[in-house]
Formats: sequence, structure tokens, C-alpha cells
Amino acid sequence: MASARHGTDRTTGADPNVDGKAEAIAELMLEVAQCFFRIRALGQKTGLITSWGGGAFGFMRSLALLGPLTVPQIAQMRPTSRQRMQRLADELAAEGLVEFIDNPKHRRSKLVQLTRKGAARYDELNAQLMAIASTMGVALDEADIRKTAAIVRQLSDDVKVRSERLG
Amino acid sequence: MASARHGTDRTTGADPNVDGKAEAIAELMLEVAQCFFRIRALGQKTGLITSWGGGAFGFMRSLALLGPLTVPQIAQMRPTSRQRMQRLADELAAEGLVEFIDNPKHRRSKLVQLTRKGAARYDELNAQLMAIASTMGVALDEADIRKTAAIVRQLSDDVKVRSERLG
DNA sequence: CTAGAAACGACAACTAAGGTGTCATTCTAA
DNA sequence: TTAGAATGACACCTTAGTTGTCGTTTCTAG
Repeated sequence: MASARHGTDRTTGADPNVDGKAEAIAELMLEVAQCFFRIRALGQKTGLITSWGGGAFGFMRSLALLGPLTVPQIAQMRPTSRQRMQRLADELAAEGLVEFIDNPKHRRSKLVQLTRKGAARYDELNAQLMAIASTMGVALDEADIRKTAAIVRQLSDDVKVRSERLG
Repeated sequence: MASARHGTDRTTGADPNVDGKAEAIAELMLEVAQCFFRIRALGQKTGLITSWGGGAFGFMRSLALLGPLTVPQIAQMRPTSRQRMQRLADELAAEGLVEFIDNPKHRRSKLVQLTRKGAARYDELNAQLMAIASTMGVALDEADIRKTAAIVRQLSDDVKVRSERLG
């Protein structure tokens, strides 16, 4: 394939590893993308999630892990817009899964917090996720999986940095 | 957090690795999802892609790697519907990036093939991807990256199998 | 060689997800 | 105190993708 010839010409004295590594990263990115779509499809079939980007699970997860946050704070750490998170927060509040509590730092921008019901729902979803996860990766070693997650996270951060640099 | 207590109770004699591994896989899945969104955001900013699921890049990549295929064949290996791929094929054909050639096995279902222009475009996009990839993962080792890609692929396959089992 | 089943192309809604824009209010910092 | 940034609220719109249908074509089994 012609595309394999792009980049440094291997007939020169340039380090071939530069290309090999770039290719490996590109492959990993494509693999991640494909994996995501399959995860999403599975999530939809199991009813675990409806969407991932502006999805409720990630939103609730942020609150469960980090405690009460303002809507803009949540939006900053999620791959979507402030308005989207605002709407999601309102929807979850309407379902009684989250509540707005006073923010000592800001009178208008309330803190969003999981209600008891919301925490229970999150635990339930998380348990479902665990149930699914426990049936997968049978051939894999836990240490390898953790290392994989760490590397994906690192790639993720790299992508984010480069993405933000483009403004 | 309460959610970390789901699954096997560690105070019993059950193997704690089962839970640890499931948790690791769940974490990996979430990491993959987040990474995907960041990759997509980067792709949009660079103009490299418009979408990934029914996107043109993956479509053309399939053709570049595997040679001429019918629309249903492409749809089977991509995370989207036959109709979507049909429409995409038509759009790409309108742009002169792919062409329909006679299929010896099937008179009506033509084979889709990259045109010279399409191949050039794909190479160009691939070069862009490589350019981006070459600036990332500086701290990572190529072997680790390849292993990571392999494990993600394995997870991806596991997810696919489980997803298909649910019909 | 046929009849029924499946695959295919084409087309048309329909939905979901999220982006974008705006405006009034509130906070922050010079 | 005042200019500028952050926030909540609301409305509109674009895009991606699904779903459904229909007529035709191809495959398969008897």
C-alpha cells in the first residue's frame, strides 16, 4: 500500500523507529476508536448507557468520584459543552438523581450533588458494568490490563493537550 | 465510595482477583471511551475526519487495506448500517473518490474501489494522521504501544462477541 | 427449472445528540 | 466602581445515524 511509504524514507539514514512508533500510535488510535463503537453498541443493548459523551453515566461518575461540582466544572472535564452539561444536570435533577446545593464560592452557580437515589442508581449502573466486565478479557492478565489502561490514558492526555493547543 | 464494594465481598474467601480484574477492565473501557472523544475532537479540529463510525476515513481505509469490496461487505465490518454505508459510498462516488466496478460474483451489487484520486486522498489523510501521531506518546516505548493496541483489540473483540450474543 | 427466501439498491421519514447563539444576571479584579 | 469574564436559561439548527419500505435481483433448495 502506498500509504505505508509516507514519512521518513527508509532508504535514508533516518531512524526508522520514529516512523514505526508513529505508525503504532496511529494504529492504537484507530483501535481505540473501533473499540469505543463496540463498547457503545454493547452499552445500548444492555441499557447501561444511552450516550457516552454527554451521557449520564459519566456525569454521575464524576460526582461520585469527586464529590459536588458546579456544572461548568463538570463540563471542563468532559468532552462536551457547558450548555450540554447544564441540560443534563437539569434532566437528572428532574429525575431526582442529583440536587443543587448552595455554593459558598458562588451564589448563582450551585453545586451539583448526587442524591441518595442518584448514588444508588450510579452504584447499580456500576455493578452492571462490572458484571459485563467480569466476563471479558478472560485470556488477559490484570497487570497487563492496568498497564494498558495507563497507556491509553497517557495517549488520551497527549491528544487532549494537542487538541487544546489548536484552540 | 460505595460502588467499589460491589461484587464479591473481599471479607469472604472468594478470589479477590476476579473483582480486581473486572474493575481493571471496566476502567479500561471508560478510558477507551474518553480517549475516543478526545481523538474525535482532535480529528475535527485538524479536519482529518468528520465522523468515525460512518466516517469516510474508515471506509476508505477498508478499501485501501482490503481492496475492492461491496457495500454490504463494508457495512458488516464497520459499526454502522448497510444503508449508511450505501449513502456514504454514493457520496464518495459523487466526489470521485471511489468508483463502482463490475462484480463477477454479483451483477447488481457492484464492487467499490478507490479511484486514483481516492487513493491519493487516503494517503494524504493517512499522512496527516501519522504527522499527528508522531508528536504523541513521546514518553512511551513502541513495544508497549503495540502491546497496548493488541490488548485493546482483544477487548474490542470480546465486546463484539458479547454484543452479538445479545442479538 | 422453478418457487420461495434472502440480499441488494434506492429512497424517505424520523430520532437522537449535541453545537451554537443570545441575553440577563452574577461574580471578579483592576 | 466599573469593565470584563463566568454563569444559567432558553431557543434554534446542524449533523449523524437509524429505521422502514419498496421493487428488483440473486441465491438456494427442492
